[in-house]
Amino acid sequence: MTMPTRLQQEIAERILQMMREDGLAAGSWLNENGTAQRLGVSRTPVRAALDHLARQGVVRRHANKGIEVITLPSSAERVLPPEAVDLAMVRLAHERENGLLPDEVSELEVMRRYDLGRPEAQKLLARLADLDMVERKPGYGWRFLHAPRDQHLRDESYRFRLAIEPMTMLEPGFHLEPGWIAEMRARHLEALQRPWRESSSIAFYEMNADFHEGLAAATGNRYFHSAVRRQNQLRRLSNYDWGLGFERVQVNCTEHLGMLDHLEAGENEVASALMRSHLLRASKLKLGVQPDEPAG
Amino acid sequence: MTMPTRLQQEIAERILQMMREDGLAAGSWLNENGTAQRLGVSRTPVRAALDHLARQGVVRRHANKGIEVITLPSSAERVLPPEAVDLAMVRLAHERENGLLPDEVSELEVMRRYDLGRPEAQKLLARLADLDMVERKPGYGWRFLHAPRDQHLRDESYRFRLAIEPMTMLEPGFHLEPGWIAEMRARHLEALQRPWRESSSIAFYEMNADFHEGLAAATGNRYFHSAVRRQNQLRRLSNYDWGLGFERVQVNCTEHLGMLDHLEAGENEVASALMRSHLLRASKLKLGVQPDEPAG
DNA sequence: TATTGTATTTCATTGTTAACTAAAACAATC
DNA sequence: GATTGTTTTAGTTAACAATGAAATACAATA
Repeated sequence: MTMPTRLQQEIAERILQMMREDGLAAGSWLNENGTAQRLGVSRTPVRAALDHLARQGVVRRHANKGIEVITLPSSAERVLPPEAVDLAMVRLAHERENGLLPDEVSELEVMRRYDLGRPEAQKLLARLADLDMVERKPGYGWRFLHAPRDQHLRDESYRFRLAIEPMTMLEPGFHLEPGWIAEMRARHLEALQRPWRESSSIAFYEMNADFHEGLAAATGNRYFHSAVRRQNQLRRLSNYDWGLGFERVQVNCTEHLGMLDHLEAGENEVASALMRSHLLRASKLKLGVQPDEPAG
Repeated sequence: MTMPTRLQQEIAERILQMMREDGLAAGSWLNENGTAQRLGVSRTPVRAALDHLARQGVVRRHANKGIEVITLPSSAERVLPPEAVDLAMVRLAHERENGLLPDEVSELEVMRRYDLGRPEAQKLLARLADLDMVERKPGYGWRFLHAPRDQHLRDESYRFRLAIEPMTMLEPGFHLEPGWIAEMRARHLEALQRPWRESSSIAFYEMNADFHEGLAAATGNRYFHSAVRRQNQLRRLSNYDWGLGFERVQVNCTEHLGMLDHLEAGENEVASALMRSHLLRASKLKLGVQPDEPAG
């Protein structure tokens, strides 16, 4: 009667998404085998997901005949509950920023503090290590690799991005889907029009991250892509809950839109130069009361 | 009576190294507290390491007085036995290259095939995932992200390095230790003089890797450093056991030595240009019978 | 007082088991 | 024959206990 596993939830979401993409109206039919194959997974979790959707009245099961679509729920954008590890990671980063964590922590301390099981705590620490935030001490424990609000670190990050990101759009295989450009433009325009609230900062950050990551993905070069993704993850940890003024949002969006225009026109060199100055400008912003800012 | 743990072995090594650096002659004295503090570790593993060294006759313990150095063993370069995970990782990569592994594997299969415990297999897979070699499948199992001998992948790697590595020496804080330059030069000269054998290829690869990683480390920018280190790890997996001709070694060493000269003279722009052409040339080398080559 | 010796505590790892999920094979039904 | 229903097998995860190592505190001794 429950919907326990993450995979099953994900698959339920993807089934809905699939129905929308295929334009399946009420009365259409699905089958377990096909969807399982299409989602690259076995029938078992698909069955569970369909059972769940049936319970919600989205579909109806017909014995030995198939699955009938009853209603197509509007894209409610039901967000999957974030995993405990993700939450703990953000909390940890936040506490660290605010000086609430010592320079060295043990696995057990992480378990206690964030109420995690051992495997989860290990996952968390491994991910932090991957982001170069912590390292294993020789004996027991982990050490943070930089001071809580490290201006220097921020500079390093920008220097690195400055080396990489302007190069993405000059890569041989660089190709942006027109649909991606359109969607990005729409999101940026909406961000410009929407009245600014502090609460928008997460959405704003994610839009930024998607922009930069999307460009990296468009190279078709996995190393560019994963380097940029890594930077995004890193910044996500420290920038999530910090506010910024509307002016910054405005400048940021305008610059992004400019890049999109030039990329659409095939003027990649221009876009590359814009990216360079975009990052340079963002890197030079002085830190105010806010310890950092997510622009870029 | 045994020397069980890795940490203790490492510490024994580092104590010897420390004694050499400090120029401790026979008859000098050590103390547990100091060395423990200096190595950033508690007294416990230091005691065990010293016990071991005492058993070997390197030092002698004097009750409540300290540790006397008896002989200073010449830098025998005792190599620590590589961890099971490392070995398995190389073996796995090798088998994969030779088409002996399917496109998808389960954790359990890795455990069986390489005779690993579960935690070790998990470590291995996590590391491969970190290198973008595999990814988790939606349900169970892992999927390799590229074909065994992927020319395209190699190109991507070079493109990425081409974006990063020539930038390292132009970074603001770039600083090479003179000692590092000297040591690197010596290693390269020796590689040029030593008669080439196939068995030298591992040492040659490691020299290359150290060269590139050392330059990245000299930026003081951890993102440059870890990006280059990641590339090295990746290439180590596929390039370890492949032979190459002496000509390539020669060209490679010569180019490296050229960069060292210019860096020593403070002509970083020249060195940067050399690095660019160095990577470009290496990337253009056609693959012969050997599936790849470690030059660069 | 500086040092090692010893004991205690905290911590991490490993191995084991149990619970449960996904995959795969097979059976049943329309 | 296509599809779901059911069973079996394989795989993964989480929880737990046991072992042993590292950190810490304390005692003993020169």
